[in-house]
Amino acid sequence: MINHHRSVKVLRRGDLARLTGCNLETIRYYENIGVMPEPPRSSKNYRVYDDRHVARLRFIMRARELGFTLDEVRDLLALVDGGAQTCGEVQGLANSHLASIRAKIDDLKRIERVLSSTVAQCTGDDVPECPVIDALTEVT
Amino acid sequence: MINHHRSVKVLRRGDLARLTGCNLETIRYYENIGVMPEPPRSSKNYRVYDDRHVARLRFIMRARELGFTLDEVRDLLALVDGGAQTCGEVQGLANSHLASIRAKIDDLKRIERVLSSTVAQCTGDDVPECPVIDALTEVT
DNA sequence: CTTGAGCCTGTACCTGCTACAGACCCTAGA
DNA sequence: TCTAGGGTCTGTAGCAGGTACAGGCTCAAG
Repeated sequence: MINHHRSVKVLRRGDLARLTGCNLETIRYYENIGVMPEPPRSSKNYRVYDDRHVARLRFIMRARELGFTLDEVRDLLALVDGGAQTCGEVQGLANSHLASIRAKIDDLKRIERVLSSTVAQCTGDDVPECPVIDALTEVT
Repeated sequence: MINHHRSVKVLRRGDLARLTGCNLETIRYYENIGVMPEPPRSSKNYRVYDDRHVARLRFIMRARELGFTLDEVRDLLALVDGGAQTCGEVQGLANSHLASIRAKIDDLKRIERVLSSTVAQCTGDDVPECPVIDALTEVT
């Protein structure tokens, strides 16, 4: 591993936000809930970040983009931090997450079917009769 | 003795909850945020509901099941309450809701594609190398 | 020396509920 | 009649997953 001996620029919270595209306040939030580590502080109590913080935040953000909850992100990070994470363990988490994504898709598709077939019956006219309202008002 | 044999039974909050399947506290919440009207009160300050409240709550619950946000529900109710709602107006709300459902489905499908194709590369073995972790760690 | 930007903390707000505490009220059984 | 148990009332706090202030420090440029 290469240790860069050129002068390392100190990253502050705003720098980290800019480098990752993460919201400034969200970084503090992630620290509070324990997915980002507490960084060292400068003499004036400013948070001081380095490359590893950038990498970790990117990891978190990618996992969030893939729909992992912050709890799941914590699990993934715990595995990675444990150093001895196995492909099997990670695969397990990813698969169960995948299952819940598929369940959500199915839910939304069902909703989409019902709603679109109802809307399809609308005349769209200036009349008070409306199949959508009927469906919502329906006595079943 | 006076009201005892009347056919119109007075509904209290718990009755409304049972009749609709709505959570007891949610009813009060809906009142607070203004999607359920403030009902009259009994002499002992108990909320008193009738059939129209049952119908309204069912309307709200059906709209929620179809994924309408409470803001959208408020809009639908305003149209219905306005008395002069037209099929065109309702159709407009439903269509824009439909568009956001479809957008969510597309999002989730994209996520599902990425994640499932990544997981498919996992060996699932007891080894530390894992395509999922690689994807999350990847320097782009 | 001032001005503006950045950072610090704590806290409130958002959606859509759910749950609890502590006070009343009501009814049935002993 | 008393009492135990339900029900109801209010306000408030909590969940996820952030976002956005206010009020106070600190720092660099002009």
